[in-house]
Amino acid sequence: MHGHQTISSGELAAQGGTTSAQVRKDLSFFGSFGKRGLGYSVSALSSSLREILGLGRQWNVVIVGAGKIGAALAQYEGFRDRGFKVVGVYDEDPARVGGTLDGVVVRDQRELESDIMKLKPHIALIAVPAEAAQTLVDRVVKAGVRAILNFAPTPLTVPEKVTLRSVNMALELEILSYALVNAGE
Amino acid sequence: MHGHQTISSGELAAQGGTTSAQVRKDLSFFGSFGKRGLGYSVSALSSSLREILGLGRQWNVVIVGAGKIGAALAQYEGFRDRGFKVVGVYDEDPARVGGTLDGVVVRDQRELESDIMKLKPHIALIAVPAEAAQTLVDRVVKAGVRAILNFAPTPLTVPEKVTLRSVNMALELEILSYALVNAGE
DNA sequence: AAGTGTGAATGCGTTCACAGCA
DNA sequence: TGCTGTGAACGCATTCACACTT
Repeated sequence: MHGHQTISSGELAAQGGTTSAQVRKDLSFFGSFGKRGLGYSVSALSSSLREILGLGRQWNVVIVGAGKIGAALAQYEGFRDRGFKVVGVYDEDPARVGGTLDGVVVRDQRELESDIMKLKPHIALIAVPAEAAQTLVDRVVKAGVRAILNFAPTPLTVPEKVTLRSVNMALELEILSYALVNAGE
Repeated sequence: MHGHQTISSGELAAQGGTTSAQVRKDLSFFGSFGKRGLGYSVSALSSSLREILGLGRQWNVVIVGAGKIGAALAQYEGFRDRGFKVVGVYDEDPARVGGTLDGVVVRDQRELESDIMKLKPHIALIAVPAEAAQTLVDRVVKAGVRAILNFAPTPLTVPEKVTLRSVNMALELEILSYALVNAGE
């Protein structure tokens, strides 16, 4: 794998934990990058995908909520490595406002709208309790954010032009517990 | 909604952000709980579902990795509320071993196997760097854990009898960035 | 010979639509 | 009449299989 100029769909599949047919189908959705009998040029494929997925650019992110989850997100290195930069963290609790999380100062949630207008972040991460989530989503959407990643364990609604994805850790655990209960069948 | 003895699939759908047909189909998978023309008895449905999903019981959980994500998980109230109890947190870094996270002492990763044999946790949460994840999964599986929730951004393999689910936050952000790049089409 | 790209077959979850029961 | 429970239709993603290219 090291030093290969070229890589086959089968090798990519093994790395990604999927099948060769899947890899070819997925790539063909974006275009035709491979050579028959040979495989894909590693460098050409890599740069094409970076381009297509928008990973070349830097994406500015604001985190709403500086509790346990918000703090973990602010300090997660995986984001920075992939071009996601945390430009703001917000909380409503005065005890948290003014503190710093990995170099970013926690700001008052009342500044949210004006900061979003100014910083124009591309993505907002919602890390507040379930009850507060919809209200805050509405606020960041109204201020201009078009992409939201929700960590609150509640379904949210957004206008059609806004992209919303949700991560629900408690639900994942419940699915596991269901699998455990029904293991012997 | 408050004080209702009974609730229709349409009302449940609105709360859950889905459709009435979806709700009826999902519930019918487990059995037949509703009354035609009336809806579902809130209390009966609630207790049946708790039973079926295994939410009545307590599930013991170990967290492998006491870094940023492991710490956030250890302190996440959402788990305790739903019957998931953190019975152990493990790390290999001596600087972290012996510290406490929300009342649970961080133990040496070398104790992992013997503790699992003793505590018999139902679920393991993997919160270590991608490179170490597969090794640790293999270790907890070998020690007897049957359900794993993975937070490391890498595909993992487990034996068939083990249930594995993965949460990949960086991937979620990349999907959002792709949506943003292709917004105007 | 090796391995892509893609129509066709398959599987699965979601939506539709309605018969039947309270 | 109201709303469930469920077969049938549908849509979409995954898998198969093979003609075609280098």
